[in-house]
Amino acid sequence: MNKNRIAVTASDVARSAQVSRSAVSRAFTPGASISRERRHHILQVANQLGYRPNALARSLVNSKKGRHSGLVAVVMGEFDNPFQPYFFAQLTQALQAEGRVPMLIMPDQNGQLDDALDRLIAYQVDAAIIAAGSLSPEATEAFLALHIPTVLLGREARQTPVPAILTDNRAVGRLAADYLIQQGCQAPAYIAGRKDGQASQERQQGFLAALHTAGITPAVVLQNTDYSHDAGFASAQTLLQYHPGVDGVFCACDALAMGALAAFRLASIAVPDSVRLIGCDNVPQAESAGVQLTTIAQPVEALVATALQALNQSIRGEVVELSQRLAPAFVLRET
Amino acid sequence: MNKNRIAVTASDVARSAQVSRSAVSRAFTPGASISRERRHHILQVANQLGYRPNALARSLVNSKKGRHSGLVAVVMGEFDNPFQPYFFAQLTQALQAEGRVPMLIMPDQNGQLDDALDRLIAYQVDAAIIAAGSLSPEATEAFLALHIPTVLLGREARQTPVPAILTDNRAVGRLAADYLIQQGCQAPAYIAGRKDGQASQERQQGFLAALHTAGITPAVVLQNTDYSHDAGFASAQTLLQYHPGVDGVFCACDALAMGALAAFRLASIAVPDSVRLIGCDNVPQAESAGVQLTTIAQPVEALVATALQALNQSIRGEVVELSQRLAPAFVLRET
DNA sequence: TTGAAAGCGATACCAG
DNA sequence: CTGGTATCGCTTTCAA
Repeated sequence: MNKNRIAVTASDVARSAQVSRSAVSRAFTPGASISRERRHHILQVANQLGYRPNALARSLVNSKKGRHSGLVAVVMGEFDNPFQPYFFAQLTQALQAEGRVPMLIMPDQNGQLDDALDRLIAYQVDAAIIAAGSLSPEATEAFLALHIPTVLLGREARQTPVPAILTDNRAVGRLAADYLIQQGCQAPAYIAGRKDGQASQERQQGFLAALHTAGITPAVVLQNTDYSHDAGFASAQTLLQYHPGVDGVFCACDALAMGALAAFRLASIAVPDSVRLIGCDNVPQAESAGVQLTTIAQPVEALVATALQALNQSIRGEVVELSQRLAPAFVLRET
Repeated sequence: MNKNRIAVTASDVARSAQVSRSAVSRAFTPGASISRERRHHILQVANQLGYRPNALARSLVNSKKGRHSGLVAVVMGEFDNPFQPYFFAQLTQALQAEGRVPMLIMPDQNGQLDDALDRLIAYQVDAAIIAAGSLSPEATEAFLALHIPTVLLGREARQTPVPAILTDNRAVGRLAADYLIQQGCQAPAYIAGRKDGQASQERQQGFLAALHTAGITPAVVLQNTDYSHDAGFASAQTLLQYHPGVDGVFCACDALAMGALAAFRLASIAVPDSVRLIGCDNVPQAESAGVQLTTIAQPVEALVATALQALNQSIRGEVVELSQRLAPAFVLRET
C-alpha cells in the first residue's frame, strides 16, 4: 500500500484559487502586499487542500540571502543523570514555543561527533546549542570552526570565544557552605564529580572558599569518576568508614547526593540529624517522598531563556556577552 | 561581527575542480557514472573547500520523485519517568547510526500537537516515531491522517491501523507472578500506574491471570494517577497500613517500585526478606548500589531495532506487521 | 563517461 | 496590489 504522499504545492493552490503563485506566497508572508480578501480566499483554499509551504524549499531560497531554516541543532551527550533529561525537556519545549525545530545530535561514547558534523552543515541549521559536557574539547573546537552561531550551555569553551550560559557554580558552593555552617557543621565534606568537570570544580572552589572565610576546615574532598548515584553511594560509605567525624556533606549534584543518602540510610545514619546533606541541581526526584533532598537549584528556566536569547542574538549577528553566570537558589527540604 | 556564513556550493567545487556541476553531484552519488579518478579528484577538492551537499536542496529535488529527506520526527512526551530518557537516548543513537536526523516533537501538557503537526509537513519528514504515551487519541489520529509513515512505540492506535512495537506486557505480568509464586508469596499485591495506561493494564492482566492459574488470590490492586516514585511511595504506605499481610509486590514500572522500596525502608520493612518487590522496565537506576531492584526488563535494544526496521519498511512502502510484541526478561537482583 | 539544461517549491524583484 | 521571472543548490534526464 503505497500511500499517496504527493505534497500539495503553491501552484496547486494558485490554480485552484485562480491566482498566481506569487499571490499564494504573499498570502503566507506576514505583511506582504496583498489585499485582505485575496489573502483570505487563498488561505481558505489552501486550508481545504491541506497546503503547507515547504520549509525546505523556503529555506533554500533564503539560504544565500541570510534567512533561516528554523532548524536548531541540540548537542546533548548523556541522559543518565536525571538533571539532563529534565533540562533537555525544558529546552526543547522552549525551542518549540519559538517555532524552531530541534535536531538532536548525540556525540558517541568517546565524545566525538563524527559525521554528525556533516549533517549539521548539510541541513543548514540556523544555530546550535551545545549542552553536552561529554563532548571532547577537540570535537568542540571542530564544531566551533564551522562558524555556526552557537551557544554553550553549562560549560565553556577552552580556546574559542563562544557565548556560554552557566549557573554561577561558585555561588552554588557558597550557598551550600552557608547552609552547613548555619547548621553548625564543624567537619564538612565535599563529594565531587569528575575531576575534569568544570561544574564540580567550581562548586568545590566556592564551597571551600566560603568555609575558609568562616574559619572552618573541611574534613575531606572525595573525587569521583562520574556524577552517578553509585559514586555518591560509594563516597558516603568511604566517609562512614574513614571519616566518621564528618557532620555535613555537600555533593556536586543531586544524583551523587541521592546515592549518599541511600548509603547513610543503609547504615542507619539519620539525615539531617546525624549528618547534614545538601546536593545541587534540584532535579524533580529531589522532591520525591522519602527523599526530600535539600539542594541548590540550578535556575533552569532562566538558563533556557537566556540561552535562547543569546542564540537569537547570535543568529541575528549581534554581539553576545561571552559568559553569563546565573544565580542559583537554595532549596530547603526537611520532612 | 557577522560571521561569513556563505556556504560552499557544488558550483564552487565545480569551478575549483574544473568540472561541471553534474560531475560534482555524481561524485557524491554512490553508484553514479563517473570515473574513479574524477570522483577522487572532486571529492578531494570538495573536502578542501569544506563542501557538503545541501540536504535541503537535495531533498527538494527528490521530493516529488519519492526520495527522502533523512528527517525523522520523534514524538516524545515526557522525560520524568527514568525509563523515557533511557529509551529516548537509545532510539536517538540508533537513528543517528542509520544516518537519519531526529527532529524532536513534544506534545503540550494536554497531549496536543498544535502547530508541531504543521512543522512535520513543512519539513517533509520521511517518517515519524510516536513514543509519547501522553499524546491524546485525537492528536494521534490527526497525526496519522497525515499519512506519513509512522511507527508507534510502546502503545497502539485505537482506530487507525498503524504498526506498533511493544513489549509483551502480559508476559511481563506473568514473569512477575512467577517470581512471587516461586518465592512462596501467598498474598501478592499489584501497584498499578494510570488507570488508562495500556501498559499498566496489560501487565495487571498477565499478573492476575498467572496468579489465578496458580490458585493464588491477590491481596489487592492499587490504582494510581501516574507512574511516579511518589505514587509508588504512597501506595506502599497504603499497603503497610491497610494490607499488612501482603508479602509480595509487583509494580507497573521501576519508578513506582523504587518509590515503594523507599517507603518500605522508611518503615524498616526488609526487602526482600519481609516482602518481595519486583518492578518493570529495568531502568539503569534499578541497578544502583543500595537499590538493586529485581525487575522485568523491557527489551530496549530489540524494541529500537524492530521499530527502525518497521520504519524503514514503511518508508519503502512495504507492508508492515501491525502489532509486534517483544519478549521481556526477568532480572534478579539481590544484595 | 561527460556537460548542458530542465526542473523541485518557494520567494523576491520587477514592471505594470 | 498584482503577475511574470530569475534564483536558491542540487539531481537527473538528454545528447554528445
